[in-house]
Amino acid sequence: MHPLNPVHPPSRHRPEGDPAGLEGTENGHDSRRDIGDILQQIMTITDQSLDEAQSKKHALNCHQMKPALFSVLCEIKEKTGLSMRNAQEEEPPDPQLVRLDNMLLAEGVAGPEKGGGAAAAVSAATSSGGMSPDSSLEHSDYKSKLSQIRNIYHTEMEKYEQACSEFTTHVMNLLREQSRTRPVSPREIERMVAIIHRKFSSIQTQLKQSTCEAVMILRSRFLDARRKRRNFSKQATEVLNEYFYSHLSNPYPSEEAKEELAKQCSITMSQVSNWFGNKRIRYKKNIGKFQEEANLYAMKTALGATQSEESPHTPNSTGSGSFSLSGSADCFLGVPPMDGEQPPYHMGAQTNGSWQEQNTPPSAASPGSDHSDNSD
DNA sequence: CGTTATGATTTCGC
DNA sequence: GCGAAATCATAACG
Repeated sequence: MHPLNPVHPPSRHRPEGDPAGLEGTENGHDSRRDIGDILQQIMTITDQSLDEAQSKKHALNCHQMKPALFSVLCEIKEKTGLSMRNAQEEEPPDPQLVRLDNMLLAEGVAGPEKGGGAAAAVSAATSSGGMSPDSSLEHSDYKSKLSQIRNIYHTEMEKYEQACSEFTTHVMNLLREQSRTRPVSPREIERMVAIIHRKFSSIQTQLKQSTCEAVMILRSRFLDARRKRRNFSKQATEVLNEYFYSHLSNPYPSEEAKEELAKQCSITMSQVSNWFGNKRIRYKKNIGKFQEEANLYAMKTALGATQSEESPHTPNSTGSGSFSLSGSADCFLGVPPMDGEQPPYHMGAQTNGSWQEQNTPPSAASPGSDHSDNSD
């Protein structure tokens, strides 16, 4: 059974009645010779026939010195291996990767699903208010593309994750298996696993990289408002103009007013601010050019706000009453010179408010002041 | 295709 | 940070 277990069956080697004292020294010699034996057997194992080697191997495996030898061999291997490759033992958290992660998270690609909520919100906004069809369309388009990217990203990520764990367990089993026949320390297995993980995570980094790129491209295609400027919807401009001309004396909407306007026009508050900034400056720059629409909106608000206009002739249609309006508008359009402001409708005292500092419209279209006529 | 209209951005003063 | 003014860049128009 144990052909090479000389330590165990001492009964054969030693006389039964040997005194204990002798046995101690004898034992030391014995062990040394045993180890020599074992090594000899290990060295010659390759020369033997397969069957013989197999049985020897098994015997060696069961030998009581085996764990010690194993650990020594592991140690030696560790030492020689250490010099070879312990260069990148600890990797710092790659800043590049962190950046990618953050961006994906911020873009909603990596984070939890939120497509449903956003979609619901959008549809609600569309149905409730008159969201401009362009922007909503564009937005949903962007959203669907983004969720497409996210899906791909997630499935790929999952695939990698699964492959990685599969491969890891496979390698671990293999190494554990082999650790019975060759010096593979648990630490080495650990390191192997770490290497595998590193490889896989580098693949994942690539995935993240390309996902980021895709999102960036999508973003620049859809959300770069400056490059692809869209005009506001007719209705939105209507609302904004109504507010502007009905507050001509002080066209500076408060925060709340901006919010309300933004909601009504389905645009952002900063867009409202932009619009008013542009409007103010452009109106002031050339009042004449805006006279027509000023009249238009003034009339509109007048009609909309209250019917109790004391003038009996204009309250209903644009028919009869509009003659003066259209006539004057024509005048303004056709003949730019027409002295600064000529409000045919001096409705709300807005005409010459304080905000434009009554400075003369810089010569652009206001001239003609030399004409002394035009009194009424 | 040139011009105008218009939304956004930049610059600057407060 | 807000607004005026200048400027940019594109959409809309003839």
